[in-house]
Parts: sequence; structure tokens; C-alpha cells
Amino acid sequence: MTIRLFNTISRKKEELVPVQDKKVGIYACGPTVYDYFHIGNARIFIVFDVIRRYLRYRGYDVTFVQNFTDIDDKMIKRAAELEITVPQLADRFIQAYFDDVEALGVEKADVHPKATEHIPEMVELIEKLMEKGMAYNVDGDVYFHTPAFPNYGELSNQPLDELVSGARVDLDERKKHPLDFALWKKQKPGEPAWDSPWGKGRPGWHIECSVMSTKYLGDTLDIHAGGPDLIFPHHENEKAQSEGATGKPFARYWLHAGYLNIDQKKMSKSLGNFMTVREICKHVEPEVIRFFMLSAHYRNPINYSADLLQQAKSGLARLNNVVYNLRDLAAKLPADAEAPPKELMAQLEGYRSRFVEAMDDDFNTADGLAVIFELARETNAYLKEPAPSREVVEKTLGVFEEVGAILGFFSAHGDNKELDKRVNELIAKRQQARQEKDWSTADAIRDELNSLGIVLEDTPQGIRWRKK
RNA sequence: GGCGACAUAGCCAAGUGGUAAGGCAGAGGACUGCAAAUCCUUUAUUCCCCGGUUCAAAUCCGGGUGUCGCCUCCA
Repeated sequence: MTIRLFNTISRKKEELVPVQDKKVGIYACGPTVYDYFHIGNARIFIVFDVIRRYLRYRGYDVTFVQNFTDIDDKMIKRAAELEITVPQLADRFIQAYFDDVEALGVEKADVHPKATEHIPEMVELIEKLMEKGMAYNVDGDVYFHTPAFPNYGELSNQPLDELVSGARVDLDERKKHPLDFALWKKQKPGEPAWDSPWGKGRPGWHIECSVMSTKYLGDTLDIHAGGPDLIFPHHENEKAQSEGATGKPFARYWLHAGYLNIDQKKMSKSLGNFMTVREICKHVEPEVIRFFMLSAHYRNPINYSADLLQQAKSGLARLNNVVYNLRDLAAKLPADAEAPPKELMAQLEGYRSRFVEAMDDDFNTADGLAVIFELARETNAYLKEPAPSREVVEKTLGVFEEVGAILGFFSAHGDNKELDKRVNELIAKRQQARQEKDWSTADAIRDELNSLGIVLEDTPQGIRWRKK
């Protein structure tokens, strides 16, 4: 079985064939670190984290690079508002990025390059484009000349002239063509600047990604990923610059996720209708956000609402519950007297392969989760048997943990390890009352624990408790 | 004006030619001292509408309606 993925540039699913057999280089456009990121951004981080983990699971040696844009107009503006320097602003929100992303279970990239640490390479690339006649200097500002790159518009599927006739193109008389874009911006008073052959200034937005991606992954990336609003102009421009300079294809596969909407409208900073991960985490566990994101296919738009998040919470709780029970039983059960039924083992293998099949088909996490829910139901039914086999329990747990490692769920870390002393005492007291058939006292204690966020379950294997 | 996406039950959501996965919520039953958790049953003769192709369509083709997005910074 091979992995198929939807390529934005061809607008169809293609088989994954990396440049070098089992090596996959992924570059994902990262955040501009001028603010906390919102859950629309979170979707991108989560989705590409899963894709990365899945490729690794399927035996690929994955190198994942995600940049930080730490110099641009928004950075300068925000730093001025907060009356701090641009590097101070960047430090603050890079730290915030790592904090938020860790809560969401998103792994760190192998490389997290910063734009400001790659200025010399950017200057070098711009010089190369100038030598090739694809860029020109106007009084300290350097532009890429889009008509000089014949395939311009290929990624976004737009002919040059159609892009121009779009009413919103900014007309700038200094540019030779309306779609020419800045590679280097001349310094304005008070702005951070670096030296260059064209005078003091700073890089344009697109050039940083061309430089940082190819520096760490080579001239042709296997996968270039990002949010859908980056297709044009950002990725189109990156592609033009990179291919213009190297003459080689910039990326084999372009992956773009769908939007996260709120009230059916795109969530974005500029529309002001965004919610940060930090805000939402005050109300739900971050893993619920992750589950919510993965419950739909990554390319489809999803709508955010508190109610939908609640639905996700209930669904995830079901899965967490079965995994928790499996762990609990695996520790308590005696070793099997005889070998477990073969059919059960074969069935387990069936679930695993159906999950892989779903994920192989353009990372269909929604379909994959459906398989896991079916496994959960069968597992719960099996656990009702009077004497479940320890081996079956362990093997089943193994499957949950295997897919959990891909999707980022079921880490033992989340289990209730440290039992609060007071909770412990209350449970013991309730047990006492139950033995005396003093149901009103027992129920009162249960209610009290409930109000503390602790749910009790009386099971044949003893009392279990979990956080609500 | 150009390009594109989406429309499946009360809600969310898979499924791209073979007769509608899965989840949430609801109802009934089992289990329980009562619960919780769990299991069983149940909830779309039908996939926005109208035509067409086919033995067969949610799936393909044509037309329409609606919602959203990109073409400016945005994930």
C-alpha cells in the first residue's frame, strides 16, 4: 500500500514518491510571532503534526522544518504599540507558541529557523535573481519581476492577467508589473534594518521561506505545507523565487488544510473574529481541541462553536475511558492460563489495517477515528466477559497506543496518578457507608466528589475514579 | 470579472459507480442499592433541486439554487 495525498498544484490525489526513497522533507510555514495564535492556526499545526507523525509511522525518515517570521510590518507595528523591541516581541511570542503547541500535543519541528537569522542567505538569493534578470532595484527597494517567471500563477491556477484584473491589486507606479512583489524593503526611519548591496533594509515576506526551506531540506522539498490563504500570493511567490533561482521544482507536493470558520466565516486576525487556544483551554482540555480538529478531513472547512467542542469532548471521553480501563485491567489481570482465541487477535489486526488504509488515503483522520470507535465498542463488549485474557487486553491496548501515538492521544501521562489525599479518604468513607447500606451517606459523598470534578464508577474490579 | 471549495439524519461527519461508516444528542431495554461507565435495540427507502448516462449514481455528465473562500496582510 502506498500513501496518496492531495496536491494543490495538480488538484488531485497523487502517490507519495519522495525525492530520495524513504526520506521526506517537509516545510510548513510557521507563525508570525506578533501575538498568541488562534485556533485556526492551531488547526494547521495539529494537522501537519499528525501528517508528520503518520509518515514517520509508515517508515519514512521525516525532517520537519517550521519557521518563525520574526520581522515584518506586523512585528514592527506591534512592537511599537507595546513599546518593546522587535526581538523582545519575537522572544515573547515564540515562547508562547511553544507553550500553546505543547499543550496541544504538537511536537517541536526538527528545525525552527528564524527569518532574522538568515538575512545573508536571503541577500544572496536576491542577488542571484538580479543576475538572472528576474529582479530589479528601485531606489533601495528590490522587486521580483513576475513576468520573468513563465509559470507564475501555476500553483494558484490563475493566469497572470486574471490576477491583475482582480480589482484589489495594489497599484504602485514604481513597479514594472502590478504583481511584482518586494524581495527587499528599504529601511524607513526607526525600523530595524540590515546591510545589503542595495542599502539598509529588511527582507520581504516571501523570500525568507524560499531560503530557509531549501537551506535545510535541499532545492526540491518533498512536501510544502501551510494554510489555505497562503496559496496566493505567499506560496506562489516562494515558488517563483526558488524555481527562478535554481531552475528546479521547488516542491513535489503542496498541502493546504481547510479553514476553521466561526459562524460560517473564516476565523482570522484581520477580521477580529478569532479565539486563542489559551482562551479555549480555560474551558476544555487542549486534547479536546485536537480531537475536534481531527474529527473532520483536514482539507474540509470546519466550523467552530462551543457546542461542537462539547460534542468532541464527549466522543474523546469515550475513547479515553476504554484506554483507561485497558490500562487498569492490564495491571490487575493474572497471566493467561491458555493462549487467547486466534480470532480476536486477527480481528485486532483488522482494525489496525483499516486504520492504516484510512490514513494512507490522504490522511483521512475522520475515517481512521471511526475505525477506532468501532474497536472501542468491541473492546468494551469484550471487557464485560467474566475472565478477559490478559494478552488480549495488552494487545488491544497496544493498538490503541499505536494509533494514539499517531493522532496524539492516549498518553499514559494523562491518567490520574496522584490521588488527592482528601479524595482518597472520601472514597474510603463512601465504601464504608455502602457496606453498611447507608445509601444516603454514600450518595452524598459521591455528589460531593462530583462537585469537585471527580466521577466515581463502581465496577466489578473495584472503584474507579476519573476527572470530569 | 477570474479561480476554487462545500451542500449526507436533530447536530458533527466518512463514503467518488454496486445499493448510506462512525461520533454527539434523544428514546427503549440490560447491568447497578441508585448512579456512572458499558452493552443491545432504535433514529436518512435516501444523500440541496431538475434533467441525463448506466443493469446500477450520494457518487459520473449538464443545468440550477444556496453557503463560503482566494484574487490585499492573514493559517
